[in-house]
Amino acid sequence: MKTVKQADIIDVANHAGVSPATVSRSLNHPDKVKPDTRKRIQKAIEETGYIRNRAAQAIHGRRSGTVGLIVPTLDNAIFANLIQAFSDQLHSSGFTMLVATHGYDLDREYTLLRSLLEHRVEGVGLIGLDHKEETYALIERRGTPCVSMWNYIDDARIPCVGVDNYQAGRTIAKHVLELGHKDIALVFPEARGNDRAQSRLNGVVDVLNGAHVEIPKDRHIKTLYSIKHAREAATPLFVGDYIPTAIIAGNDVIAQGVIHAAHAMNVSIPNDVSVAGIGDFSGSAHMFPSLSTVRLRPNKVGQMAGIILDRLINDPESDASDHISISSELMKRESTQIFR
Amino acid sequence: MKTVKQADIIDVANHAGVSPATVSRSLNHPDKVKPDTRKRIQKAIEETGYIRNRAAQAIHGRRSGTVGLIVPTLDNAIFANLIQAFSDQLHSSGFTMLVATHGYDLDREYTLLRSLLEHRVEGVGLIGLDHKEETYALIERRGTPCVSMWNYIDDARIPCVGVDNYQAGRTIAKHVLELGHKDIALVFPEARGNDRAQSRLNGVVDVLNGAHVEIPKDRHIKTLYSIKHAREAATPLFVGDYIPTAIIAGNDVIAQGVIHAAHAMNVSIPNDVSVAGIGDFSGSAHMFPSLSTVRLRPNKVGQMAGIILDRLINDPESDASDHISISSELMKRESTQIFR
DNA sequence: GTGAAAGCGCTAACAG
DNA sequence: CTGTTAGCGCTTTCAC
Repeated sequence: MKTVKQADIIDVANHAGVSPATVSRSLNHPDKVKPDTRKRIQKAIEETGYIRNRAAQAIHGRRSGTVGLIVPTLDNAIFANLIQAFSDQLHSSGFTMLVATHGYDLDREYTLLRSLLEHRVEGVGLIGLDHKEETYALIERRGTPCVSMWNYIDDARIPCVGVDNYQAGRTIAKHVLELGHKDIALVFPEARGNDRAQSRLNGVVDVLNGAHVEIPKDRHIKTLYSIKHAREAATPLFVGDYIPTAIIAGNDVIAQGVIHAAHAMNVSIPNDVSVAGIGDFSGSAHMFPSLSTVRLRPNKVGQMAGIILDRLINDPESDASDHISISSELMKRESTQIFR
Repeated sequence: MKTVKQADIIDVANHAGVSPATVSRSLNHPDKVKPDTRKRIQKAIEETGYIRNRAAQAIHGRRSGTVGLIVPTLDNAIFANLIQAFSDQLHSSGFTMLVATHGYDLDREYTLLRSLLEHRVEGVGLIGLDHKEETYALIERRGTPCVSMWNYIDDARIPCVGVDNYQAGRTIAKHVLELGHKDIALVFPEARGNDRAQSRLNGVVDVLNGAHVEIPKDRHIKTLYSIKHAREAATPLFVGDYIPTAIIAGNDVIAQGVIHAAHAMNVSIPNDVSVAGIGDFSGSAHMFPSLSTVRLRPNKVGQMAGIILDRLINDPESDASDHISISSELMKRESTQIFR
């Protein structure tokens, strides 16, 4: 695999005329080595092109300096922001991040967790709270510091920092209701196996039902997570006379699809139909019309999760039962208006 | 860090009543162990909750099972697709991916490379070909398998698989020219320190100049990579009578900003002005109007890069001078039309 | 302040 | 087929 024999700590030691132990010390406890010696060692390191071997360090029960992150997919604006913030936060604490994706396959998630543990990650970040029993059991058995991101649930089994999706659902539903709409349609992703979508949907439905607004089956559209699918799925809503006055989408991408469908069918947003999303994705504020939605602040979630995981790792005594909810906020914009 | 003492290979061996070596064999060369013994060992592994220690394996010169990926940022739809495909491909070859982000800071990139090498990644994926001399030197000195993604250049110093951004620029410029436009404006990101943007711009300008179309300074707008900024930056183009008949944007996100700006200024796309992007991002086909652009196929790039890196790692003899250009393709859609 | 020596968890010969 | 032995590259006592 490597073409050249790589320098090891002994090469460096010989080069500097000291013992390997001194080189090791110079690297790990610089203050315990005479400045002069240290300088000589530093020079030898540069000349030999030596790079420390973390594996050899890790074997001494020392820290691996890695944390694992398991996400459904990278290819998704939802998580990009979150992951970036999580990564930044952990990097500033000196960790390198091992990332694995499972493509929404929870069996695979378990396998990946094992694989990450083989690499002796010092902590793990997960998305959501929907995991296999084996996954939870493995984490608990090993006592691996762990934090779940994105979804917030009161009685979550592991520390979680997330958005309160249920609350977000309630918020946007209330907003639509307050504008006077009663003929409301829902365009949501399949909720099974996706606790975020399920929570949002529950929030929306609870508020609507609480106001005695029922959603007929044919106005509860299911779609995939893509503008294209959402556009196609929503098109039937704009056919004929039985057109809703407002549409709540499960997220902003879907809302965008809905808006495109409306435009294509010559339905004006918001004059004919109000459209609301959830998420406030990048771009939602600058679409045309700009999208009324709920801001979820994924970067805050990622950052906070990073902080918590860092604390869990470095202070094992600390309370491992954080359940942090990052507040969300209604962003009232152009795509919704009062029902006349 | 860990609350409980974790089982090691010796615990498993005792538990199964065999020697550590047999456990190791059972894990690494299952065929060399009697099925019966193997089963007993498997049981012992489950009962003790043993998880292999990759660090201890890696120390034997064995493979670490990791590859590193250094990207400017995760928080960007451009790379999400690419990374996902790269990750998938490598995963299918049994690698776990270490990801680090440098936020467009090339000094940091070098540091991250070192850190990844400390973890003894077996190969490295980089974005673009703009790197510090030290970065290149380190890779060469170590003989670390390496592949650069996204940008394609004939004489690149390391294997690269990418989009030919120059060609993409040429393609879209030709398209606009063929539609009969001469009053053309450009809205591009700052090209310095961003070789992708620079290549695209060069391609566009070369074609335009070749057809004796000059772009006045005030029609070459610079913007940041965001719908919001692009919208604001492009707005002046639609003020007054001196309005271009076509606008070429450095990428689809910027094009989207331009279209929003036009809508807001009551300029019709494509009737008043044609707008073209580069990239064919998810959503571009389903916007309204759908966006004429050049499809870059980042997933192909990521996949191919994964294949090449895998080959470089597993077959050191193989030629390490691939320079693969993933073909791009003009996507003619609604946002551009013939100049009348 | 520095070196010698033991050993971390595991694997690869080498015997048996 | 399985156990014994000798390290891998490094860190950490324990002496000097």
